[in-house]
Amino acid sequence: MNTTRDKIREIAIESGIKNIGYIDNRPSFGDYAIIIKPSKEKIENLAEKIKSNKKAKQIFEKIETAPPVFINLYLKEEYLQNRIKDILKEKEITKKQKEKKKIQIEFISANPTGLLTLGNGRGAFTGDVLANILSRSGHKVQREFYINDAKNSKQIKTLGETALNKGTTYLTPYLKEKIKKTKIKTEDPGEAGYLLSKEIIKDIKKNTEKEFKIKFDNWFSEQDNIIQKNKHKKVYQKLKKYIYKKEKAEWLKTSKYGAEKDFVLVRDTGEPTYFLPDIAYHYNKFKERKFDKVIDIWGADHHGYIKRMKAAMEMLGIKKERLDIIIMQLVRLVKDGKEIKMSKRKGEYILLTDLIKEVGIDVARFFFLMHSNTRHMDFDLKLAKEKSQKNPVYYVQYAYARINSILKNAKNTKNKTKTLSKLTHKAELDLIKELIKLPEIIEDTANDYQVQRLPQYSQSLATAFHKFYDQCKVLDKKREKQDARLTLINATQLILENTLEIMGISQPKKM
RNA sequence: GCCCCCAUAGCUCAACGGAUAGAGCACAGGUUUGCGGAACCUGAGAUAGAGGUUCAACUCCUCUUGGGGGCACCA
Repeated sequence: MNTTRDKIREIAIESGIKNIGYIDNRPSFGDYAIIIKPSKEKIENLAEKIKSNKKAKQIFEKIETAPPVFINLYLKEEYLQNRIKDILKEKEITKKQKEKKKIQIEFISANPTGLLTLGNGRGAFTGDVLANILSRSGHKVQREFYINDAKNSKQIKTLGETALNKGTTYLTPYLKEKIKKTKIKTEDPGEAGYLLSKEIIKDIKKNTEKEFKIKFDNWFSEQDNIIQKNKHKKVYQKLKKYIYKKEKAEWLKTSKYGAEKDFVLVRDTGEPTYFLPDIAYHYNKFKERKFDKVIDIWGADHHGYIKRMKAAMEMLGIKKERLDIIIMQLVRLVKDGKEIKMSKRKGEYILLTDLIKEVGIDVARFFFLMHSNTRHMDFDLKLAKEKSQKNPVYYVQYAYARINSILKNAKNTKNKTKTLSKLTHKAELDLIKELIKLPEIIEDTANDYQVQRLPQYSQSLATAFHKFYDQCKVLDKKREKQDARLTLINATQLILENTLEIMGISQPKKM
């Protein structure tokens, strides 16, 4: 769907304005504003240029200037009314970008040593929604879960030792049960851990799809796809000219490509560190699976790892800009105002599935999405439960249910776009102004990955509808007005549905 | 010690260097014999501190204070 912002940019360019800064879709004055980069030319002159543009005359009611940089634009009623038609032509609202890319987004990728915890929730829902946004931007998107199940890794060995009763480091009630049910015939901890992790992954997969409503396209096993196939050894060869020996270990000269220091690739025991297979994994994404862009979502505890990985990519001839790493700040668990250190070892953590049992998937999703990823989150389950009763997600869903209820009462709900000129009430026009923003929201979010924009938008959309509902009766005696309003709420329902779908939140017809 | 993130209303969160810093909850008051009151309206209330850059700073820079994370031959 074309955006109003695109049209304004087009008009501005046609009018010969060269210093367009950006186009604001939520300005303090007017409906849209062009922000001009400061130049010698007077802003009034620029506004005059726009005013004399033919297309501008069709779209803008009023054009005002606010020096030094603002040109404020007011949309015509007729333009807004006609935009309803554009909306109703679509089923799925998209905002296709010019360049279509093959993108992989890898998220959660939790260790296969236990079920997903509260902390995994942030990255999980952000990743899922981001994938939705990117596919609606016209890209080919793959969701991937990376399974760190290498037999020679410490965590898998430890898991194996636990299973073989040689240690109890990871023993949780869930694990106890799992070990009982899994038949392990080997005495090798690595092998045992690997087998057990396969079983655990099955549970994670089930939870992820059924409870968290996230469907991965690919579950990628490190052991099966990297280690087994010696991909790490192959990538080692490719990196050879950047590797040197020091104190019996082998180091990668990452400091040459922007990292703060060099890192060990192969231990003095001859065993590779985690770093090597991880480089091989990323090499595989770009060079073997041919993704144009790869997005990784990591927890804040991995932030020191970013420069290292990007440095390694540069060494392999992969431009670091092709790898975007989103850092989710950690979630802290709080109880009675005090922090509880989440530790799988001590069993002090909350499972994501427990949270969802308490508050429901819609609230959980909305809650995690609302927060910007750069901020720390304190999580209090008790408070979350209380809050869930008053969660804004219900406010948004209520708008959807309300529309549904009106449509049920109406005798004929077919769209009659010829009557749209009857929509002149302020509340009606304000609602349309919100409706036309969804493709802009999609576009912005595809560019900066700030998914909290969506819950934000869904609320203002619902507010615009509730206000309209309060001020304008849809089922009216005046035939044409009723038809116009029914058409409007059909469009509103469509936009609400799309917004909720992108967030992965259900659209109840009744509440 | 070095590096990264954060500090906005009583609470939980927004704000692409842009205009009068927005919501929700909580609080005070109001709206209903109209399609679902899980709604609508009104009010009170905030940028941690000090400098600087800019026509313009919550946003960028420096310092201070306070929180979180990292700095492994763990993953």
